[in-house]
Amino acid sequence: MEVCGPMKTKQQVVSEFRRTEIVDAARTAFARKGFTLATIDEIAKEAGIAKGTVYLYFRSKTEIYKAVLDHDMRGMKKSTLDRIDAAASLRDKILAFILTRLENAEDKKEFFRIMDTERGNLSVTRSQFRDWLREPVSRLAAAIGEGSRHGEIREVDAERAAWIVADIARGAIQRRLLGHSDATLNEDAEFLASFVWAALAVRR
Amino acid sequence: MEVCGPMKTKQQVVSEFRRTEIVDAARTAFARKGFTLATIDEIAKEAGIAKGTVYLYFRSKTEIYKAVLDHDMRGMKKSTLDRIDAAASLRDKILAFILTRLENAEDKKEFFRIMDTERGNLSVTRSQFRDWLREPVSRLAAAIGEGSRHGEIREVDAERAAWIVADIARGAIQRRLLGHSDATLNEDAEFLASFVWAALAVRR
Amino acid sequence: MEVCGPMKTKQQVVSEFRRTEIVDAARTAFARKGFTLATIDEIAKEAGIAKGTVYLYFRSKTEIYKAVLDHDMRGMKKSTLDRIDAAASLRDKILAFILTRLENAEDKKEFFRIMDTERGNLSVTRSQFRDWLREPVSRLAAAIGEGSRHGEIREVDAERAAWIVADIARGAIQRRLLGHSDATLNEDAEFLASFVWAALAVRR
Amino acid sequence: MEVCGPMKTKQQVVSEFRRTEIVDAARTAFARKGFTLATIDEIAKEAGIAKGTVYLYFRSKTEIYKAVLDHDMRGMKKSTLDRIDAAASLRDKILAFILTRLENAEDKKEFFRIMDTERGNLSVTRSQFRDWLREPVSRLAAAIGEGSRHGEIREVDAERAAWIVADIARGAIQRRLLGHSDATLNEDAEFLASFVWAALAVRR
DNA sequence: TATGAATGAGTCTTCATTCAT
DNA sequence: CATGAATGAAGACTCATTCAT
Repeated sequence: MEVCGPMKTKQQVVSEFRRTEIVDAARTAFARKGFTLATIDEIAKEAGIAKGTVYLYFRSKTEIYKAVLDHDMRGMKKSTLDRIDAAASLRDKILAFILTRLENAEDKKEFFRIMDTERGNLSVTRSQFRDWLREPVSRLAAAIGEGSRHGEIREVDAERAAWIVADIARGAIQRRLLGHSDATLNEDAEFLASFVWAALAVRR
Repeated sequence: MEVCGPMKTKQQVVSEFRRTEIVDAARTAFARKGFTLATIDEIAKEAGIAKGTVYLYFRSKTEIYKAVLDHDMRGMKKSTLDRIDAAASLRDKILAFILTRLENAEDKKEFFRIMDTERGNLSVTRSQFRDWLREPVSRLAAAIGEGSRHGEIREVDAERAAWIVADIARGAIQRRLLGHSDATLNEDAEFLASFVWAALAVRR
Repeated sequence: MEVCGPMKTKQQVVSEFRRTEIVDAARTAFARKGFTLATIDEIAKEAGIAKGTVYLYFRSKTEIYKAVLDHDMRGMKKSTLDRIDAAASLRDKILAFILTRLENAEDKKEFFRIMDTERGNLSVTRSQFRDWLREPVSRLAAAIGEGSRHGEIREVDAERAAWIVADIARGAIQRRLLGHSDATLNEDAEFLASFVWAALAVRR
Repeated sequence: MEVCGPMKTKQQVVSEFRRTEIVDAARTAFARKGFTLATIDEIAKEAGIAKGTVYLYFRSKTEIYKAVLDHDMRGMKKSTLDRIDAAASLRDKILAFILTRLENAEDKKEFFRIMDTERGNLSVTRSQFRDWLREPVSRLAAAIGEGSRHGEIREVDAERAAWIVADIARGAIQRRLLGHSDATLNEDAEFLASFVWAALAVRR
């Protein structure tokens, strides 16, 4: 039995499906060559459809690019927030943030390579880019502020501290992508979390 | 008074000058649109010369790109190393590293925008990119290792810690470039240095 | 009635057709200005298509050039060989060779102008050029050798004699193309054949 | 005191000298790459002067090209005519014509390569090209006509026969340039002369 | 006169986008 | 809906020619 609500027609489902296929193909292509050098033909071929078909689902190459970023960023944002919320203690929340990012990077090397490669070119996306991080960072900042107020950690500019966590995670991801780290993902994450935790510890 | 020695001919001076002009123009153009989207014509116009003239000084667009990066990275590497060496204490060395990077970013917003924008596209440069940071980071790591051994700070993986400093500085630079920081450069640097120092402090 | 078998799809037919159109246009353009001076735009316009379309069928200007030569040379080689083989007597074979070449030149003035104009530039084609003549000349040489052995003509270096026939034909073609000959094609051919025949006649 | 007569000033001598140098350099360059692909810079370098200097002596690249052809063709015309005139008998005149051409080709491979490579491109030169041959051929034709009238050889269209000699010589030159002939220059020439002579012999 | 730096018109080639089938 | 042939705008690079020194 079909319940009411925002039901998708078969059309919509298929359409959605095609869009996803194209986005996936595009992610691969963009990761391989960057936005400018990747061609629509390449994306189409990767998606197993014809060049013209791409334009039935996206207005332009730029739209596809935005869709890729939007999709992946949205997913990452959600999982990061969920993991932070699920963690009980502040230290765990920090670890959760870092771990989630490292895991995401492992899963979606391609996406991270895009982010790492071609942040420019599309001014529109500039702000989007910060946005997807902003919310998780804010959530983390809130937790840090809380801990600070409760005397669990020392007094600290929570916002800034949270961004530092994000920056540290990013650096680790990059080095991992470049093969500059032999440590396991968990080791790396744990090291970073300890480092941050040491910095936040109450001084005596 | 003119001393003798390896004097440059007027030719060489002029040639050097032109190259610099072109590199400067290119830096601007690349920062504006990224490598692929910036055109030679644009660079030439920015430099106040004709398109063909550019090719008297550089073999290709890629060569120009490399020249920009090479020049700026070389300069930044040198100043960073110098400042680290000039600093007496470990804490000052850390501060020096961060401060130098933030100052450089302020001076050469354009260059940083390039670095931030288009790390990809040119495989050749990939390694170069890491290299310019590697040496300053290694120098910092050496100092941290020293401090660690002398009991000035706690025991810590010096290499990793040094990279964290670099990552933190980078994040701050980026936020400053995007106008997300109201603090002065010194405040930002001092904050970061304190944070790191707190993380390194001997635990009691 | 359509028999089955390796039938060409409509796609293939159209594609084949376009290629032919482009080759024809290119022949005209190359004949007019030579390889280097003829532009792709010119060829495209001559073919009544857009510049980009040309590149759907040929990878480069050079490929087009090769296609023109290959096509025309192949055709000429075939017709020359056929006519030589069809001729019964040695004298007729010689006449056939000359006549075929003169007729071909009449039909494909443009192609001959290319051959006459731009034998250089494309090293690849150098050998091709000689090759298309080599086989007909060899066939002729064989016939001459045969005649020589049978005492039909005097003893003579058959290979060299055959090349002489080719050279003579070429000269005549050139003079005809330049408008330096008022004689009919058949008169010219007959004159040359007689000349050669006289040279080969058994001396008494 | 200046004696009368066409005396050259030092200026003129030097100027003449420079022109010759440039023409020599150009011949080399053109032979190497053909008219279009050879560059003024290349010619200048070959001549040991600066690019701009070339334009003090020639209005354009095309002018240089014409000068090369004009100079060499003039020289070849003269030597050919002289040798024909110096020969006593008709047979020797024919041999002289052929021999002179083969020798010239040996001496000035470069020039022949140009003639062979890029006869097109410059419509102006088309006629020039024929002209340099026309006069020697006419001289030869005259001799042949004479011989014909005196019964030394059979009746024949002298003009046409003379062109055949020219064509045969050209073919031989080409094969020699391409390395397709192992015979000595004299052997080749003698063979061709015999062939022609056989064709012209009085039939009995 | 000689130089060679500067110019910019001109060419091949690519590829996002459109559209007839 | 799907296709892929066709389009043409755009850009890197070359080189004949000019001109200030």
